[in-house]
Amino acid sequence: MTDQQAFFDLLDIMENEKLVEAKRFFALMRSTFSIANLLYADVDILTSGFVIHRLHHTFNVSAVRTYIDEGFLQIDPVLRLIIGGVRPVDWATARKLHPESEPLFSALTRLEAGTDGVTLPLATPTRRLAFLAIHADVPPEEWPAYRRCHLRDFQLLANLFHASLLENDDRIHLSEHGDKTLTHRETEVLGWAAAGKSYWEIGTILGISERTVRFFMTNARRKLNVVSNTQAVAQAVRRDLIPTF
Amino acid sequence: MTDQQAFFDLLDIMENEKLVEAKRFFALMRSTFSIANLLYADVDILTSGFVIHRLHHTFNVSAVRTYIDEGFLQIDPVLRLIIGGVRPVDWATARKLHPESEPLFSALTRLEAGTDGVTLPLATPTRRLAFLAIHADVPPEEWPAYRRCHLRDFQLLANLFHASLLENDDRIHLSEHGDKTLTHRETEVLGWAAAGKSYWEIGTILGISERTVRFFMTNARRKLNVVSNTQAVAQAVRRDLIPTF
DNA sequence: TAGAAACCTGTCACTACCGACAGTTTTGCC
DNA sequence: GGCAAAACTGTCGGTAGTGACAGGTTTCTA
Repeated sequence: MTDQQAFFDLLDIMENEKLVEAKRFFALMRSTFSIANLLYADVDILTSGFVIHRLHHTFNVSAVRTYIDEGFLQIDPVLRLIIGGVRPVDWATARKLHPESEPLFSALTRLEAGTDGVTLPLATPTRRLAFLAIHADVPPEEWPAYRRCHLRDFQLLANLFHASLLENDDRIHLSEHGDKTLTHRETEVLGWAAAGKSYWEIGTILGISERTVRFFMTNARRKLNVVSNTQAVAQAVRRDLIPTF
Repeated sequence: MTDQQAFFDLLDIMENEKLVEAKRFFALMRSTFSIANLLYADVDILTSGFVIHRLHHTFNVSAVRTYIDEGFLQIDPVLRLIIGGVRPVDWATARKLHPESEPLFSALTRLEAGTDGVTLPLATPTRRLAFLAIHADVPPEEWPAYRRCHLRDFQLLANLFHASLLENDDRIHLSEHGDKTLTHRETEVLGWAAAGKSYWEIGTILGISERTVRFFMTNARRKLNVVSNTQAVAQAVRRDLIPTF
């Protein structure tokens, strides 16, 4: 079993350092645990496909390319379990549950990308999907016991790494709407519109005239580059611009 | 330090049993760790307020009532950090960061609800907010070390408990919209409205009359129990009922 | 084959929204 | 004090959304 002290050293780094680069985190993980490869992804899942926000991994580049080109993204049973679930998914379990995904696993074997591992779903404040896939570097017969022993370590460290990346994501968040940041009142008015209030009602609630509500809403529409309040609210909800309190 | 074996016994239960009731989980946690109280919540945060999906706790009922009645929900710095973050939040850290929340902490002391603890954000497939608050039952001076040692256990077990509840939530999920599932056309029309299209435009896009678009939209509003298209779209986006463009 | 559910359409009266006109007042910062 | 940004207000005319009236057609399943 892995040295306990090494875990706690890593925990201290993850808890106290402001930003832990993916490469460094991966290196630390590999030196602490018996891990062959790691893959971290933070994506938006749309009907039209995926939008990748962040992707870091230690796999062979051509292996990942093959994975995507062959369309394994669509049939990967691990991903399917991660979407709509929050439980760590053991690859072997997913393989058993979805026999139709055998082509994927035989390809993984062929690519030497391994078939023993676990993928951890990660919380996102917005509606994205994030996970850390951990590819084991222990003999297959030892993997279940190793996983049982270190799943808690993986889960906590994965969360902290994920948190570190999210917290250092401000620039992206800002550049997303440029200098078109919504003012407090604009945000407030949007929030009430999302709650089904009319201009007149919002004005009464905020103690301002109906006209002023329209003014803020017009500004918000212009900043969000949309044509209707409905579209504005849709955008605001999607981008998490609407206050929750 | 707590017995390692006890953790692994609990881990086996959480990993293998289909449904672990909150009361049982709380009892197991308290017998395994030095925990005074636990609180698990799964809520939707809307502008109009909270919608609580699940709330389980071991605190004194009157203490929780006081917490809510006094409006601490609004100023709780722990909650503020949990929303928009994914990192475990130590109560003492939150207290230091937000000095204006002292009334809350002095009230907690008064209510004997404790000020040492940690709150773990939990992943949700939809865009809800879920967390497990753990109130320590160790002397204040020992808490930091105890927390450091067992945070990984807490994080993993919390995730598994959360997963167990979510997985057994299908019937609730169905009854939530009841027979109010949106039809294909209703969803489609909502999607175009969210994209800023007018009734006339949507009708043209879908090859149906403007009146029919209104019909679908009216049905959608009724099913979602909202009063405007704007509110309907806000709800639909929040509940992931319509695809993102 | 009956019934339910989804899909589809028309008209009327009313209210809400939206863009464009043209401002004033307050707040915060250099 | 000067300047910019935010907050705030009024009016007009056109378009869009909303509820209530009252239907018909298609598709699927018991």
